[in-house]
Amino acid sequence: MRYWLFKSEPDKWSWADQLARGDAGEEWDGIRNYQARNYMREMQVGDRGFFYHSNKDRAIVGIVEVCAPCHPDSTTEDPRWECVDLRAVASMPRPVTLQMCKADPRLADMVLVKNTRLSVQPVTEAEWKVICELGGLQA
DNA sequence: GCCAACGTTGGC
DNA sequence: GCCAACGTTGGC
Repeated sequence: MRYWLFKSEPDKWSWADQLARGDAGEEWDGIRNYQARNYMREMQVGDRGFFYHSNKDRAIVGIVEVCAPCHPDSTTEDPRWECVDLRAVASMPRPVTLQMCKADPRLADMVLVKNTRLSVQPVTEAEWKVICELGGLQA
């Protein structure tokens, strides 16, 4: 199993919105970046990811699971763009802020810290465990 | 609201 | 295939 991180502007699609979908999940549509799309192509059903609020919040607020493999993005006719479906798994007991990630030397190489503009990104197992610990969750 | 970083587009 | 111009993302 691999680990990922998904960014969303809370004004457009928030953790509350994701939670409201429950186990049905939701298409992670609207990605128009090749690197991000390529990562979604690598994903498998059952992979886990962090749900990150950009802009105002700047924090990891929940955990999601890939519940459908990569398929065409229904919000565009352009065949280049594809996406997976995600369902909410758990909320972070304590949100893990970007500031906390930057402050922890174990997370110095995180894509979240190093490449601020990539909206879908891989997370290493070590990073996953550190963030779960910071967020008050069992990894 | 500003701006840095990055990705994309298009002229040559 | 290079690179300038432009657009977008996202932190601050």
